Amino acid sequence: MAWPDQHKAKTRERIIKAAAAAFRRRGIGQTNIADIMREAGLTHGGFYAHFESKDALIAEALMQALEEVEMALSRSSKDDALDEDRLVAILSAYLSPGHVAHPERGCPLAAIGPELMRCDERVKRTLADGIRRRLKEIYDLISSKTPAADRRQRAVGALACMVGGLIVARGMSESEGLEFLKDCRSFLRNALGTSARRGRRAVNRYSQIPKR
Amino acid sequence: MAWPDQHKAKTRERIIKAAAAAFRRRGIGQTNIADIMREAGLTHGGFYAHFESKDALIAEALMQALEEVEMALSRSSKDDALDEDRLVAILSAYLSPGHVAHPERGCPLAAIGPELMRCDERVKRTLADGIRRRLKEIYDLISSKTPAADRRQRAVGALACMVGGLIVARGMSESEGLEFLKDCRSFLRNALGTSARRGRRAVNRYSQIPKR
DNA sequence: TGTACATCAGTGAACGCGCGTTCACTGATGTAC
DNA sequence: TGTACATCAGTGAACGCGCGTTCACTGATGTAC
Repeated sequence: MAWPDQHKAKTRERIIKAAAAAFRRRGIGQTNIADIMREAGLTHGGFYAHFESKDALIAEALMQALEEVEMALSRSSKDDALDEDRLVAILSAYLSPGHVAHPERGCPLAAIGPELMRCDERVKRTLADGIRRRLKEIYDLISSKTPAADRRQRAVGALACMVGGLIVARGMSESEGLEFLKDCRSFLRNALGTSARRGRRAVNRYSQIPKR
Repeated sequence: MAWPDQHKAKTRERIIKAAAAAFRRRGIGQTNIADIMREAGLTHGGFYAHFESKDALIAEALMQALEEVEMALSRSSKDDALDEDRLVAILSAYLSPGHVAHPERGCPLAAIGPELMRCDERVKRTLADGIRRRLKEIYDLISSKTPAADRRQRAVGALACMVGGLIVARGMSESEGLEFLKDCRSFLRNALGTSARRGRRAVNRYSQIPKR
């Protein structure tokens, strides 16, 4: 083998990461192969040595984006011991100004969800799997003393509110969006029955999601 | 004038309606002028006698879509006398299986929201205006006895939950999506403090949103 | 009432650009000797 | 240790299709007389 071990695999990874950011920033349809390759430090011709097609890349990029967000969210809650605090930390990081301002490193469902749903089966399956994982993570952070049906409803409501809150906030002017976001966090903390004190503490962790 | 009165205006309206449906069904980027014109019963060449560009059409189509949804939602709640019942009727119609299955006649924010946010200023302003109107409508249906800050938070939470709930449900398999939707409605009714009885009544009005 | 005419909504061919995809080639690297 | 070689990741020109946009033309309609 004439090239350093793992060289090609690393390049491939770089392309996927560039695509994951580009798709979320500009949308899938508006992002072309040449852009992605340039952002990965390559020229467009080399693309097909790594991927079968643009569609194949979309599925990989989605997986990458989902992982990035999962990691960022768990990082933002890692310092809390209590499940309730971890949940508040997660929803505060998700519904943060930094997340509104940086779709390119944020939740793919909020940044390109509708577009993903019109992609091929593989992409849709990846998306559905990602949603299921996220729902379970939230569910697990809700007190197991809560009756199962209620617990499930809260997890569902929290996820819906997070995704919708982020999208709506992005659809408004900046100042209105930030206010919307704040009210959305308050609403959710209230609806989930978490204490205001804990909520206020976690709210100050905005910067967690956009961290590179 | 050699043509029937209002003839051109009616044709223009037909193009806008076709576009509003096509954009929501297939996405803006995936919908081309020829498709829209064919669906309006015309040939593609005539497009520029009505609109300056595709971008100009997007803003008009968005306005149309927003109006359609506003009308459908107010239709679904028109038989209720109490504000609380009207609110539940609206959220039940929005979070209905029919709405999940028919993005082409549903909420543009859920169907093409992220794409709209990457359009020009005119589109973004139209979107922001639409959101503001919807938020006010919900706000007005929440009891004026509720403290203003709380009332506002509930309206914000309801809107976020509606938009996010619909999007997430569309991102899952059909059966999972319907279950998610149901839990989302329950969560919201609960969080808004509406009675279960009223909720259950309104839930049976699924078919209101997709009605033509 | 009938005919010629002016108007203009709509037609369809053509243009040109952007982008996904292909492919012959380059040149950097590890290996054999 | 040094040199020739084989490998293959990456390059960049080219292809072809789709789509937004333009434009000369058509033909349906209301009006003038």
